[in-house]
Amino acid sequence: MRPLPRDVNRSHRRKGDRREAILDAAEALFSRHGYDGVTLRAIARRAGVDVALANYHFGPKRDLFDAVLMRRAEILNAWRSEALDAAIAQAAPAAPEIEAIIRAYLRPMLTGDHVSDEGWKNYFALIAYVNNSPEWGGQLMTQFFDPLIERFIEALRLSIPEAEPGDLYWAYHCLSGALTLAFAQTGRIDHLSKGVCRSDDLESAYEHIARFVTAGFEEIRQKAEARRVAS
Amino acid sequence: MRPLPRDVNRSHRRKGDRREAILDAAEALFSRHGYDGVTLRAIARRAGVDVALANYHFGPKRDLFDAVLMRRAEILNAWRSEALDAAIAQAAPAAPEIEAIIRAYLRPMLTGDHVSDEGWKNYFALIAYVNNSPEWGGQLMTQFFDPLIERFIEALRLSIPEAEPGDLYWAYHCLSGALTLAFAQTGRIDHLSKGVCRSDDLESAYEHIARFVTAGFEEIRQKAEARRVAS
DNA sequence: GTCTATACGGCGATAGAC
DNA sequence: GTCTATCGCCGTATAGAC
Repeated sequence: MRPLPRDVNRSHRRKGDRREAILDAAEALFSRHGYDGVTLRAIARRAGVDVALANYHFGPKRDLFDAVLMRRAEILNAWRSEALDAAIAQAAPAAPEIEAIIRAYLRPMLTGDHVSDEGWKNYFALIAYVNNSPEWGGQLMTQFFDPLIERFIEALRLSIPEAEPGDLYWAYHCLSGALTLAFAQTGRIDHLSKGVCRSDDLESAYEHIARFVTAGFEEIRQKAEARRVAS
Repeated sequence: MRPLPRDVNRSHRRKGDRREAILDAAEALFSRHGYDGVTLRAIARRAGVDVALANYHFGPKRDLFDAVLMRRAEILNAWRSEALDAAIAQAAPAAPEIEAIIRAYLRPMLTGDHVSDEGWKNYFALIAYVNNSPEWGGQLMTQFFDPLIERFIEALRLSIPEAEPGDLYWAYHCLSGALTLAFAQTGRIDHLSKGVCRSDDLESAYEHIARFVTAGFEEIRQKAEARRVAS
């Protein structure tokens, strides 16, 4: 029996497939164990490729990490940007409600078909890791996401014009912390609530975080309004 | 010149000093680089002791990590427990205001003499790391802190009796995420706000987080109240 | 260009001698 | 309590197959 020609053996693999497989494996492992908790060998094993292939495609480990982060960043930013545009268009010519802006920010990450996609779930968990990393949180989040965040904060500023300078940034900080903790999927809320809440119920997380955070921003608006009236 | 007797040479070291030095060094490094980002050699080097001493005192690396976490947990829990007791006593026989409970939770971590202490700063950053770790967040936070957290949630439930079952847990989740992101000290808010806000200004973080989070819990109370009236 | 096999220098945690 | 030795795995470079 003659062996099948190589191209038939591998015809189910499209070009670039193994490159993607490495990114998928790296995404899953980095999101769970952090940068230092993952070896290139573990990534290669999971991707079903040789160790050296990761190095061939991406260079050193750190560059692979960046590549993982970059891969979905533009897609996510585009989703959010569109959601913000839609909220602004819907309210025009007035400024959108605070809640509409908050939901435009949260919805692309917490609802939709992709939340059940393993790759996206891992990616969001990776963002949670990076956001809370003292080493990289400042630099990487700024690099990949801040231009968009600034758009959101500007939109909020139009709805809360009298807010004090730092208020909106600290409020965004609270939003960011709550959101990324949800993505970390630690299972803690499951224990704490004795099963009433589930870490993996992102639909539920979406509603609760959206309401909680909206209330926080509304409070800033009311305080600012009260100051304006008093003066 | 005769050498000084050994006990004079070392008299400035109390017994257990090197043990504490190892814990201090581990605390500082783990909080910044995570569990896997730190080697026992780096810890030993920073503590000025031999590599093997850490193993002698604490056993394997993982047990040292637990020891670091445990060392200050009881002190912190006691502070918070006292702050909660004081808030309850002050409001008695009524239930305390939501804001008083929130501030009792936040104040021991964000204000006071110890916030300028390097050791405590590192410890809080370590808690931030653990809280957001998918591997350990659920198990370790539950183990070290949940009994106290349950006291706070019960206190909040007395002030918000009609809250739906999951509401208070998700609200606490938001509080926890915002607080721990502040402790991670990533410097991101500094970039984002172009210097208006500073990651290391915990006094400012305390005020902003306290107000934001109080508003979130108040919103739950108002919603629950509205439901009660409607029925 | 894509991929594998292999090799290398270095550093990791920890056990056992002292 | 301290020092040393051990053994394994680390990231990466390279040579060459397809």
